[in-house]
Amino acid sequence: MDREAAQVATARDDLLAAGLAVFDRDGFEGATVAAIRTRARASNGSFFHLFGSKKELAGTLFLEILARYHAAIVAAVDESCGAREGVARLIRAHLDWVVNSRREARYLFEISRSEWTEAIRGAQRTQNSRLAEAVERWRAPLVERGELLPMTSSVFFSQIIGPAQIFCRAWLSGRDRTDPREQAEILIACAIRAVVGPDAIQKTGETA
Amino acid sequence: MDREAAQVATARDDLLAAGLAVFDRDGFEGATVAAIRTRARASNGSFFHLFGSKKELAGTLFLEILARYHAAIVAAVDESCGAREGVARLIRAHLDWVVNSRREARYLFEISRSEWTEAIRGAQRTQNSRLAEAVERWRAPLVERGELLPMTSSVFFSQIIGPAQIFCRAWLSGRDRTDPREQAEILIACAIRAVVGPDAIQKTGETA
DNA sequence: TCGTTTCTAGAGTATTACTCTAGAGTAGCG
DNA sequence: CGCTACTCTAGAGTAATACTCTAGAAACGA
Repeated sequence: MDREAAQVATARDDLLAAGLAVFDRDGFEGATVAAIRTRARASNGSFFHLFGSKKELAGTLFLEILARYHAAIVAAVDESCGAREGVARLIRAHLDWVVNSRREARYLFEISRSEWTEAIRGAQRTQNSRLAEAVERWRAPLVERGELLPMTSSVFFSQIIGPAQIFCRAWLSGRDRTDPREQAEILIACAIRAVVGPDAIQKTGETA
Repeated sequence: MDREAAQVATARDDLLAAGLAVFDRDGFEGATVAAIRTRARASNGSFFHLFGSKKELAGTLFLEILARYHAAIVAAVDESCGAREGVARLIRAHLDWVVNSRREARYLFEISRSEWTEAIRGAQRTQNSRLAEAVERWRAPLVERGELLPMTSSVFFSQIIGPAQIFCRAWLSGRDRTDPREQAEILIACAIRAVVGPDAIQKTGETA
């Protein structure tokens, strides 16, 4: 049973890995299930037995990669981080993950489409709120203490991720070749001004 | 010649409009050229004469819509705008355009893909830099005067558009149903802290 | 009226996502 | 070992669809 399950898991995982590789190379519509099958050495029957369709494989892959991304972000902050430190770490975590997991990031932010994510919308929402909760455990006390300005969780995220994402998307699409991490310092500085309270700012105000 | 050109133009435009409608309804891969043709009442031959492929139509449409979007943004600021005023107008212009031109925005930000934008990468870059130039004409003097903090044009854009775009994308994809314009005030407040210099801030500092 | 060019028409083709039927491997149970 | 039930593998077959091809209509200049 274990061995069988393991075999099933690897067949599945092989297909998922192959899917990621082929999607990255050819895009979603350019990727043929034949190419994915071949790369994973799986038969047509196996493919459609394990995944009902190309979209279903894509959706599964999406959730898996989203989980890895969230894990990377969550790992960036812990209760001991101050406001400025935490903001800096979140932004660096995002930039680092995108650059170091280029294929995965490209898949999440460029290739995946809301149309075929609809089927897994629920799971996605669950994962999103789990991420939000985790970050809130770090953020809420700081808001209490006035070190972070009060705003909703989603607005906070938009301030941290939004600007960085502009550079990440440009880089992922090939529109811009410069490493988005080069913007880390300026992005952090801006984000700190945007979300960190005056109290915390006074503590270690900008020095030239 | 004029009349002929006009007819060609309408056939072309009919197909582009039909393409936008069908792409919005079915997504890029869900959209069949048969559906687009039918809607535009054009024959198969006409379609492939006017556009070499489905992707080429998509690319043309992309550039056209990008131009409209840029026009809306450029129109938001003029030389008379102060720092805070200009930042607020840019953000509102973006949010308004996305909500009022939902289909077009969905196309630009959700449906279009870098893979088939590659063919028109050059034109896209040209348009982007034209937008950047236009906004720089407003921004540069304010940076000179210290009303806006010094940063590259692209970082400035990332601060203005990035956070708003998080909400716009969530709304466009249907992930979030709340109107992104509801976030306008808080987004503007954050952006002002991020990019407006202390001089300008003192002038009309935050009041509760 | 003729020649040239541009556009329209729609039948034909190749590709590809997906279906279907058959059978191999494995576990449980006596 | 044999029987049953089940999961997974195999690959031939099918329907859909992006695109090609050949022929002709329309516009236009001479």
